[in-house]
Amino acid sequence: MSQQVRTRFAPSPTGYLHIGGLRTALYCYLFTRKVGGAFLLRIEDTDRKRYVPEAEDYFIRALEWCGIQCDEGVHVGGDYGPYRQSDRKELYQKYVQQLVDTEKAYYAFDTPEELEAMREAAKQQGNHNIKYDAKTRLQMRNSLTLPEEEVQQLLNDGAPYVIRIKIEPNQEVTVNDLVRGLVTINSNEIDDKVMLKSDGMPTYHLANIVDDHSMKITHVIRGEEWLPSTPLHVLLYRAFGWEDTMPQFAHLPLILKPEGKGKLSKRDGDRLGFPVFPIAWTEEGADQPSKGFREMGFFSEAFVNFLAFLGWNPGTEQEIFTMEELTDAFTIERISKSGAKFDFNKAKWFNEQYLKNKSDAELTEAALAYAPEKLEELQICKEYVNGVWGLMKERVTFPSDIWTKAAYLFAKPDTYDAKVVRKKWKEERIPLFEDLKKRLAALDDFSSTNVETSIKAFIEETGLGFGNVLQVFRVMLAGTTKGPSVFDMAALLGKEEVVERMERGAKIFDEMNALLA
RNA sequence: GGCCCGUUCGUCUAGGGGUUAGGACGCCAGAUUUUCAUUCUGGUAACACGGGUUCGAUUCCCGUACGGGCUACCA
Repeated sequence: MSQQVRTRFAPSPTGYLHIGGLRTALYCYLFTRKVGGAFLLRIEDTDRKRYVPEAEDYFIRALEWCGIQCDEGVHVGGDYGPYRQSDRKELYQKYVQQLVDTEKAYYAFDTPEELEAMREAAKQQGNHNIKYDAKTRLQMRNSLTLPEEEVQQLLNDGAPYVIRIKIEPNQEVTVNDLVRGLVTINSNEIDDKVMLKSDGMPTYHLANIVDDHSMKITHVIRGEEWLPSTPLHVLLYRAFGWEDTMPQFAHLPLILKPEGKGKLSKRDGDRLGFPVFPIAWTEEGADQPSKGFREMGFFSEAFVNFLAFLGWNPGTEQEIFTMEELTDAFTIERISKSGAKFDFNKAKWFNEQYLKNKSDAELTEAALAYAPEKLEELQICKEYVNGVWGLMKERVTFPSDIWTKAAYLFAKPDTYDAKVVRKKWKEERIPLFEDLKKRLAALDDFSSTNVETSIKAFIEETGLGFGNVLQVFRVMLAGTTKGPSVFDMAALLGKEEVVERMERGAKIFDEMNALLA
C-alpha cells in the first residue's frame, strides 16, 4: 500500500526564481526528504513567448546554493524523463488525442480575435463572467458545431486550432487540500480550458497532469495561485481515468509585500533595498545584475532557515534549524494558511545568528570574497583579519560589514569624535596621557589583560576616573566611541600601532580644540 | 463583477470553549561601576466586526468588513 513519495518542483523558465518559488521548492524538498521520497526538478517551458534561456541554469544554481538536492531532473537525469516539457511534446499530443477520441475534448478554430470579440460583446451586455463553456461553446467555431467534413477539411488544410477540454456542467468537484481542507467548486465555474495550443504545445493544465501522472508524482505542493484551477485538474484526472492515482494537493500561502498589499515582486525589493531572489540575476537589457541574498552577504543556511519560517513553524520555541533539523521537524500540517509578509529585519537577524557561530577563519574568507583587494590595499594578512573577527563577530550582520564597521582596526581613523575631544581632552590632562602612553610603550607583553591592568592602575593613581581615561583612549585608537572592548582593540592593534595612534590622536585633539577656542 | 482562500501584538507566529493569550523580530527602558552595534533583564503591543450555539467564545457556526488569489492559446 505504501508507495514511494514523489514530489516535483516545476518552475517555468520565464526569468529569475522568486523567493516564493524557492520556498515552494524548499517545502517540497523537506517533505520529501523526511519520508525518504524522491524530489525532482521539472522545467515547464511550454510558453515559447516568455521563454528565457538562462532561467533553467539559474534555477539549478539557486537550488544548489540553498542545498536543495534533486533526485531527478533536467540536470541529473532519472527514470522518468525527459524532465523538460518541450521535450515531451509528443506525449501530450498522444494523450490529448485520447481525450478527443473519447469525446472529452474537441477542436476549436476560433481565432484569438474572435474570442476577444465574444468577450467584448458579452461585456457590453453587462456580463463580466463570460466563459467558453457548456453555455457558449455551441455558438463558437469548433468540432461540436461544425459539420464533420468541414472539421476534417480545416484540419487537412492546416488551419490553426486548439483542443479544449469539454467540461460537463453542474458537477460538484471537491479537492481535499492538505493545507486548507475540503474545497468544493461547481464545474459551471470552470470553462473549457485550452489543452493544446495552436503551436502544438500543451498548456500548463494538460502538461502538469500528464507529467505528474507519468512521473508518478504523489504530492503536488505548489503556490496558492493554483488553488482555483485545481478542480479543473481533478476533472482532467477523471477524464483520463487516473483519478485513483491522483496526487494529493497542498497549496502554500503566498509571500506578500512588507507593507501589506499584494504578492512580493522584484520591484518591491528594488524599492525597499533588499533582494527578492536567492542569487544574482541579470534582467534582460540590464547591464548590472541585481543582487540576490547570496551577494548581499547571506549565508545559505540562514536564508533557508528564514525562508522555512515564512509560513511554517515547528510549534516549539526553537528557531535556529539546520537543513537536517528542518527535515526532521517539517510537516505539511504545520504550514500556515494565511499569507506571510516578508520581513527583511528578521532575515538579517537569522544571518547574525549564523554569523556568530562561524569560525574566524571562515568569516575572513567570506569577507575577502566580497573584497579580495583588501589584503593588499590595507597591508594586512589573513591572521590579522581573523583577529578582527574575534572582536567583531557579534556586532555585524554580513561578513563584508567589517570593512566599514571595523575600518579603524585596519587603518588609523580619519575622523575623531568631536564631542569626546571637546569634553574630555583637557589641558591639564594632556601630560597624563603622555605618561600613559609611556607606560604602555614599556609593556613587554601587550596582551589585552596586561593592557587592562596597566591602564586600571593608571586610572587609580591619577584619580581621573574610568570614563575620562577609557573614552579618550578609545577615541585615540578608533576615532569613535563605539566598538568592542578597548583593551582587546589595543592588543589586536599591537603596541607600536597603539603608541602611534596615541601620539597622532593627542596632536589632532589639540588642533581640534584650538579650532574651537 | 464572478469564484476561491484567508484574518491572534507593527511583523513572523504558538495556542485553543474557561489561559495573567505564549515565543521571536523590531521598538523602548534598565544592567553589564569604559563605549555600543554585543550580552542579560524588564517593558510596550494582538484574538477585524456583528450575530448565533453555549453556563462560558478569541477558539465552533453564519453573516459583514478587510486582505489576497484566480478569472489567457501565462505559468
